[in-house]
Amino acid sequence: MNYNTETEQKILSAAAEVFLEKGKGAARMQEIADRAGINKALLHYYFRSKERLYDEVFKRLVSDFFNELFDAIQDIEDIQLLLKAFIDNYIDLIAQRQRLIRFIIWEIETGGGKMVELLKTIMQERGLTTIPIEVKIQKAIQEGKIAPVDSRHLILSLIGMCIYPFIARPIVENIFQGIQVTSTEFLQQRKTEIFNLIWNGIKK
Amino acid sequence: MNYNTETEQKILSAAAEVFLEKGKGAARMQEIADRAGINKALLHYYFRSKERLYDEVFKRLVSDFFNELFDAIQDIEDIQLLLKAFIDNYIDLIAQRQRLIRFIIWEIETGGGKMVELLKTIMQERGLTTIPIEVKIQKAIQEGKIAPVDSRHLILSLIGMCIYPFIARPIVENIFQGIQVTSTEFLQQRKTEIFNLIWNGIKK
DNA sequence: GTTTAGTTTAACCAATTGGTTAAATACTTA
DNA sequence: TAAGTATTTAACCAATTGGTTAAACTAAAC
Repeated sequence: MNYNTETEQKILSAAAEVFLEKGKGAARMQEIADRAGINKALLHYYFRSKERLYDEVFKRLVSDFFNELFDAIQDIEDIQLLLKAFIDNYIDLIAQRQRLIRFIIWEIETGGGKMVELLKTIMQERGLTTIPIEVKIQKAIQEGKIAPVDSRHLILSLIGMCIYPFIARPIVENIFQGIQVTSTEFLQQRKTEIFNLIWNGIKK
Repeated sequence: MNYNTETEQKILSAAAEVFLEKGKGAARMQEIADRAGINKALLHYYFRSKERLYDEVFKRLVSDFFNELFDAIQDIEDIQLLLKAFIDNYIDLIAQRQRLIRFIIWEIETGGGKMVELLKTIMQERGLTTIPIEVKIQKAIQEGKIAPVDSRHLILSLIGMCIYPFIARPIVENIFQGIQVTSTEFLQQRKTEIFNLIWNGIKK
């Protein structure tokens, strides 16, 4: 039997495009079919419903992001290098996937259930029962390498600082004339400023 | 003539409720009418279209937020007090308006044009040609009161740290077992941790 | 070559939804 | 009270859209 994986792939890329651009609600099955160059009924033939097609796309896009991030920093033990690598990689990964952030926020806004489930799956697949960066921060504190901050708050601060310019991009670029959030120049500045602020804030 | 402002008010509150809960796209005119206890045709009679009703609601909700924030910090000159007040008020205002953040993000995701326009209007109404906190940070740097960081990046960091737990709330509460983003305890911790990190990071 | 199973298509359907309309109902004013 | 204006309603409409279906097509298996 000839299980046609080619059509399935065409559907998945077209769906990823459309879902990323429009979000689940505003995405149209007809548009996905058109971009994939196939009949709309095939979407249902391969994926049954819009919801399931969306789930599949969501899983692939988000897993890819987190796996890249985990891969990039998992072996770093030194706290200063770890924080630097986290910031650099987080910003680069987001910069390459601007629409993914919106996409994830859309999903979170519906309650976040799918996102939470997916994160648990990803962690399971990697054999993790704790959050590595949290543990490493706590270890650095115990060893007296950094000031005794709350590790969870530090992580929230890190991510918030990295992600905010992308979330608020149109506002940022308009209020702060001259800033182009995606420019190499801004990205480099952002990485440096975040790291300096954090490191000065927690070093002993 | 009796311009019926009562119906108009009922519509505006019902619309604010529904738009905040569902977002513009998923909000239904019928539901707004039902919650206002009026006939659906009245929505169009008073506001012409869904788009215009949305615009009006958006303007009121967002203006209210920013005016509260500006009012709370505009007279503070001392940089340390200003940063503290910014963090405290920003977090409190968001905590009281959880859905507003989603709402604003939804709007930004469509390009951010309305948001940018509104911010300009608000600044005009307050007679501002510059961003007060940016100017005050720059002044503090010139006077040698804090380290020479980039004022814009510092503002981005501030907002990002304040806002992120609310944006990612379902994930945060699930990954970090025990955290309740809206609890007084967490809010207080968050304010302290952000301020300490920032202040240690920029103080001389 | 015929059967069988998987694949693809055009046409169709039912539900939803923003918006309209004509008629009915209040108010105001002269 | 009568006329004129503003307000409110029920019924309706056209467009959109996720999903279905029956029939046609393709290709391997026997």
